[in-house]
Amino acid sequence: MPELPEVETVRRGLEPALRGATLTRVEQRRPDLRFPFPDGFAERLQGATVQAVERRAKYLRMPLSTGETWVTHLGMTGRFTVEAGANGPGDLAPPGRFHNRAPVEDKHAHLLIETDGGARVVFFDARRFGYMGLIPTAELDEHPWFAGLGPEPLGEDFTPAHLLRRFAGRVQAVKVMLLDQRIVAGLGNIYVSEALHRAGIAPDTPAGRLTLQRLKRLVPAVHAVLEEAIAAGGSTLRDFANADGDLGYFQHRFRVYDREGDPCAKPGCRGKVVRTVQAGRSTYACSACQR
DNA sequence: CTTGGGTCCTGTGCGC
DNA sequence: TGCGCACAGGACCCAA
Repeated sequence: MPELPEVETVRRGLEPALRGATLTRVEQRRPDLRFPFPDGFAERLQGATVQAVERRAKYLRMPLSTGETWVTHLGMTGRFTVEAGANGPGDLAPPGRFHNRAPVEDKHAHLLIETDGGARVVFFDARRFGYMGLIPTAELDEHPWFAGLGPEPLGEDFTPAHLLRRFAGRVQAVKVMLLDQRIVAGLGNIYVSEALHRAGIAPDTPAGRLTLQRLKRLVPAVHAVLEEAIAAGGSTLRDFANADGDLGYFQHRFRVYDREGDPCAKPGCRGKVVRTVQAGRSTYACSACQR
């Protein structure tokens, strides 16, 4: 799926079209994604005004004027596109349909929305691992999707001391632990491999054996890779595009992910990238400089 | 409690 | 070209 940098890129793409906008028309084309849509989902969105476009971990959260928050998880292949309104605010579609636009024929277009600003926003998801919900805003952080999440990796609570405490006594591999959203919320398979490479830590190291000193290298490595990826507009994998339909380009800067057999990118290192499998997922690491 | 494995779903790319 | 299989960014659930 889109990991944190991709979700953040989508958030930034949606924000101009949706923040402050009223959803004038909502077309829901199937009853479910990964889970059923909430009862009356389209009706509860229609007419609401989006107060903000936020991200928590890999979730998009849009608090509405109705007191509910529209939550979206992109799963593996979820994607939004935004077509800006041609005529600016007030460019309203006639009741019951989208005006001035080609119909969306794509069989994976599951939700279509038009705003009072004339924008059309479409959600696609081929694999339907994504999901959406409507949660009372006042109870958002107590909802099961959010209650157990660890700190944001770019937030002030994500510290070497936090990792030391959460890793204490655990023999699970550090790579697997970093994918656990309860430890830190937003990393996925790509950026965990990239961060461990930058930190010089072998992915199969038992998490509890990492010293504070080594964790003091890991935290800045996570920061750096996420910040660079966000600045690059995320990574374009098979199915990801940002909300404008443009392609991120951070994938060209992967140092280990999907680079099995390549020489290590670290200057002076003579190792090569090896692929292993941990917890059923591919891990990429340098054979020489990650210990 | 931790850990490993299976599961949801579809598309793509590879080897034969 | 065509076919079958492995694999793909996530996260939940269950059994041991």
